[in-house]
Amino acid sequence: MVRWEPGTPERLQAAALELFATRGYEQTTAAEIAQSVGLTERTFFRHFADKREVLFHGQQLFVAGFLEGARATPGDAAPLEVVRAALGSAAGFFGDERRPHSRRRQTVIDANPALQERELHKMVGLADALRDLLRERGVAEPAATLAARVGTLVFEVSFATWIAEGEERSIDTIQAVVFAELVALVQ
Amino acid sequence: MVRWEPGTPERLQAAALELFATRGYEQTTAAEIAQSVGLTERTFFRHFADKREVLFHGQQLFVAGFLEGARATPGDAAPLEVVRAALGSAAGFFGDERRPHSRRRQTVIDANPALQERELHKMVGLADALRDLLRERGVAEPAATLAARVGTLVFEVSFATWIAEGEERSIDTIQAVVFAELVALVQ
DNA sequence: GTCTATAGTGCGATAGAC
DNA sequence: GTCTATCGCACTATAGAC
Repeated sequence: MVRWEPGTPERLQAAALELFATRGYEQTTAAEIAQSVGLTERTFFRHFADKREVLFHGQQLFVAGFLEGARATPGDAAPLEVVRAALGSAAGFFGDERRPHSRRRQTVIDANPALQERELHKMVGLADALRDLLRERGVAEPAATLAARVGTLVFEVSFATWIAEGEERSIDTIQAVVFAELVALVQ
Repeated sequence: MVRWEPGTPERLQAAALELFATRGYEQTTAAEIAQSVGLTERTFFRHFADKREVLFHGQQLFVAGFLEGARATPGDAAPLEVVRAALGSAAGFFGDERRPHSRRRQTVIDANPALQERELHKMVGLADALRDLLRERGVAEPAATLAARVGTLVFEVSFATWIAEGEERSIDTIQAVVFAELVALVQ
């Protein structure tokens, strides 16, 4: 018999999503989340800097994929090609088996402004990382920031479409459409 | 003799900016801000939904200008022309006399993640309003969302440039440059 | 205006893993 | 013995309810 179950953050996250979805984010206390997996409030805050963070644990894989895709392009690729590669790589993270979970999670986030703020901040953090990568490759400002933010914009819009009710296309397919729309728009 | 001074939110905002700038955001309590203008903590929270909001009071003028500029375009204007008009109109709000204050305020925001989150959320709220306006004019998705978000993106990048140390160009001029960079990027 | 719940922090104690 | 996850307790500030 082990004293501590492994994967504490993951268990807390699953419990939090379940409680937020049923009771609502504000109606759920950190202590309740912790109790539901046999831990104390203090332990919850040892794993997460604040209550919102519990829903964003595990996003490193997506972020890493996004940036890895960008890095995999030739050093002299045009900024928008780097962005396209990042998007393609990120799409690998959102396979169709993940769609139900993404929908459930997003429903919770969409119902609470505090969670939306955190999500936006994470997305801009990702854009900042991509911007830095572009800068290192010699892309000047404001092009580096613009390209990076356009990348996360296309992702955000595509992701929202992907989890929309009744949508069945892959996120890959949707991203291509959204990207094309953006190019058509800016003429 | 008046019972209370007028412009309570404005006085609270000025006091808050001063305290945040000197002591730091987290090291300043809502009670201290209120006290510094002779009010109680309870009064502070009567005027602002939360502590962060004190720094965003007064942005309605900017938002209204942004949307008014968009609305002033012909009903059949291309989405990007509507966006351009919104930007031009918003620029009227940021005259050069406002630059020192904007710099001071942004320094405070940049020093605190919680304030950055709120700022991003406000900007997306503005993009959502512009998106709705475009939709009413018959612009389909995802074009409406993309155009609106591109508008706030150009504004954000331009504003950051405008308040950069040593920068002296008007925000109008900077916006034109940033917009041109974006168009050049997306080819 | 007062009262209260919750978020979040700091620090020390505990106890299993190594 | 060290390391690390957890717990327990005291405490402050935010924010909402009454």
